[in-house]
Amino acid sequence: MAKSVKLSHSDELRESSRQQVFDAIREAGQIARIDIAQVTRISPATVTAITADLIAAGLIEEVSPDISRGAKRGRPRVALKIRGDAHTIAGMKLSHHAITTLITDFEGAELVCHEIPLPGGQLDPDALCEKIVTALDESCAQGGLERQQISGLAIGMAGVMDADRNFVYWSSSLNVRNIDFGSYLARYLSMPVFIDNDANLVAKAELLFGEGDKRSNFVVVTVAHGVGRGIVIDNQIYRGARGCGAEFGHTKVQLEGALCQCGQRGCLEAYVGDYALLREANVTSGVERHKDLASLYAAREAGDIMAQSTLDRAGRMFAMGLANVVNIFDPQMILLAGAQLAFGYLSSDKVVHEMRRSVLQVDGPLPEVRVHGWGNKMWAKGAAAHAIEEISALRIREVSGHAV
Amino acid sequence: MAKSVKLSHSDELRESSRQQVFDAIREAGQIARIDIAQVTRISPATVTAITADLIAAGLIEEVSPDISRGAKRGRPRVALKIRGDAHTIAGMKLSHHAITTLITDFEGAELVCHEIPLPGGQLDPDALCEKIVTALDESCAQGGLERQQISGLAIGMAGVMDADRNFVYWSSSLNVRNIDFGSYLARYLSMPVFIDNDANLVAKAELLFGEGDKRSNFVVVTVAHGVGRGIVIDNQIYRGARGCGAEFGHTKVQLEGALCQCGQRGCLEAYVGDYALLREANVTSGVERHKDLASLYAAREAGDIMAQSTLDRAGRMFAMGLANVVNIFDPQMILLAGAQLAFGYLSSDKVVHEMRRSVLQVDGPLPEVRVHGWGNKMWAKGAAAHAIEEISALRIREVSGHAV
DNA sequence: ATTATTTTTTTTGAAACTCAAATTAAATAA
DNA sequence: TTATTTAATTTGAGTTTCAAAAAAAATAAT
Repeated sequence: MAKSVKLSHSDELRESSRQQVFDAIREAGQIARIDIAQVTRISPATVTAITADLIAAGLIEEVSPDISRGAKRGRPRVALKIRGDAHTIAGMKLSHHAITTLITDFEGAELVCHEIPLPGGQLDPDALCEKIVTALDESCAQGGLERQQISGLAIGMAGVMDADRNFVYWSSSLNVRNIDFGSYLARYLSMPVFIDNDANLVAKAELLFGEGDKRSNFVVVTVAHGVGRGIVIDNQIYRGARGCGAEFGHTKVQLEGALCQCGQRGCLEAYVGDYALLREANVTSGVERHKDLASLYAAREAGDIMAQSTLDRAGRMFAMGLANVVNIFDPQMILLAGAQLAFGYLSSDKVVHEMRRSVLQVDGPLPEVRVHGWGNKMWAKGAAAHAIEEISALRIREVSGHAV
Repeated sequence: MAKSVKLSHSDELRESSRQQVFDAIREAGQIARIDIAQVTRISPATVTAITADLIAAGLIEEVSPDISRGAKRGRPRVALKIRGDAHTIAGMKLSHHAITTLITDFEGAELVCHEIPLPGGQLDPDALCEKIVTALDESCAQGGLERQQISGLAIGMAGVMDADRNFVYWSSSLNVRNIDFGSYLARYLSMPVFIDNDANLVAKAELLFGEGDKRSNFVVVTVAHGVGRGIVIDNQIYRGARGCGAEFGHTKVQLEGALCQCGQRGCLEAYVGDYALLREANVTSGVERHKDLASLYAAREAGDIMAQSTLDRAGRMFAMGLANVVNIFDPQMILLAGAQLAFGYLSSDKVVHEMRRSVLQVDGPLPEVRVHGWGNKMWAKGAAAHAIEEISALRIREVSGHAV
């Protein structure tokens, strides 16, 4: 159980310097104290003090020599890195037919990857908890671990939920709404558990493990059974007024348009969701020609006009939805994530081009579009990233002042 | 000229306690130290120290007795308030045909309100600067003030600009794009000048002077010649990746829809902007039946089917645009601002109802919709609010430690 | 080898901030 | 008058942070 920590006034308000230093180390992978000082604009003296605390707490460690980039003369810089052994973390992605579990060390390095099937559809909370426990225990067994060794577990699922309270308003994995799923799970597991929307977890993964230029304002759009969205503002996940109440899949792209599962008309999801595509393809044909997207996609490739038309319209609608996000938000990047993207009809150059065409050209760069056709494993890694961040924050807060 | 202030590491990162205390006082209007401590969760001891500094700096003052709400016994609380005399502030709203100037004291109380005409259309930067100087000088004269007494001037205009750099990407008031208008103005005026998008200024006004329940996450939608938007997240204005690059008026509400001034199709503005409405009404009639919105609106009231249809469609499109904002953002409130709203076709119950109907119902409250049919004066007040906030921040940073 | 130079890291001492606890101030109730 | 209550201030200590000085650990020069 997490030690109760008294927060002083200022600790609540901002990221502590300790957290900043820790984040700088994680972002860099390996970094010398002098560079931490430069990056964070904290004085070298303070960096020395803070890193000493973090080392004493076992959260980071020195790597004896240094990476090349020091100077030719002078005292060699000693790089620091996150201590992978510090904690063992589990991340889970609940999808329609499976629970994918990834156990990682504190650096995010994969230790175990494991998957169990789910019956599909929405489950009873108790049944889902049991499945989660099974998934965790089997994963631990596979890695030769005890459940007690796991410092924290993060679970990502589709739906609308308040991550701060582990409260699920609605999820495609649960057959009840408005459930305090965190308390539910607490009856099955004693470790800290964190629940979040899967799109937000993709955003977390990008923030923690993302390669290349880091963006501080970006939008994640997930395409799976539905269409979801995560928003990162100033390197933080924006959760809206009610925690995570926004439903990007139900933004309207057509007045009085196609009927959506949600009962409204003209929702983006009613044009690009897999069920919507199959519905149109099959209803129009009169017979059930396509059982899945792969079949529909193959038909398009084979020159089937009807399939082409269906997928093209989906692409145009998707471009319009993305353009609206850009016109409202002005993000630096849009990250498209989801296995469906592998089919390419939503992430083609044509769609991206059409999106850009629909964004009012202000003199400045248009947002970059990145595509991650991530499988379940990478989604689980996003969950692990979330747990790592939460556990880090907990432990760093526990690191007291100069006394050990 | 603003004194150069060296910022320490921590000052940059978060709102200082001094700023918090100051904000608490401004928000409350009048508030005793003990209540400041309660509201800000800063200890009474610290509040005493900080308020002593602020009083010494002349930014706040005691109001001798207190407002009623103290206890019946015990030492009476001494309320504090912003010292109105501390600074004199000017706010300006540049609109199509006029510059409206409002001079206020440091509390935001109006001292002078003044308006000069503009030739209309987009002006040369130098010509606009001269008009601004004229507006300021005439306003000062009207209030018996010297220009030197004005501590800061904020200017609001329609368009896309980066407030941090006083850089204007594009504005309907300027005939050139991508201009460092701040430097331009500096050649004419020596006081600190702040430039921002008008929608953001409405947001600032709501943050500083807004009545009733304060919201920390809300969206301002302005309807004037175009449709603009300001976003407030966590009590701060969100400025997007490039400062303020988003164009809400050009979000798409119809695939391949009506032609917009911007050259694209299906933009919200192409359905609800005044020029768009008049265009449709007149083109459809074949003759120029309506010279302005008032005429069109009157026709609708008189039962003109064509006018009804035009305005109804505008309302439906507007509702769709708002619903998209809600589905993407999940704000607590939407604030509609603009003189056009007085005509009511965009802020009717019907539109609000239709917007709510288009928002996916998650179990939770839907955002409140507030309407401000503000005239130019109130927009100028928003600008003044911006200047007050900026000047406050500057002065508060100058307040040194316990030494005077 | 020895000394000088360079660069990183640590130590030191002081300033700033914040708070809990004690104290003082200023009122009403007894 | 004295007790009680509440607000504001003072005091003293604990943290955090940094600039400047010192120490550490390397290479370059002699």
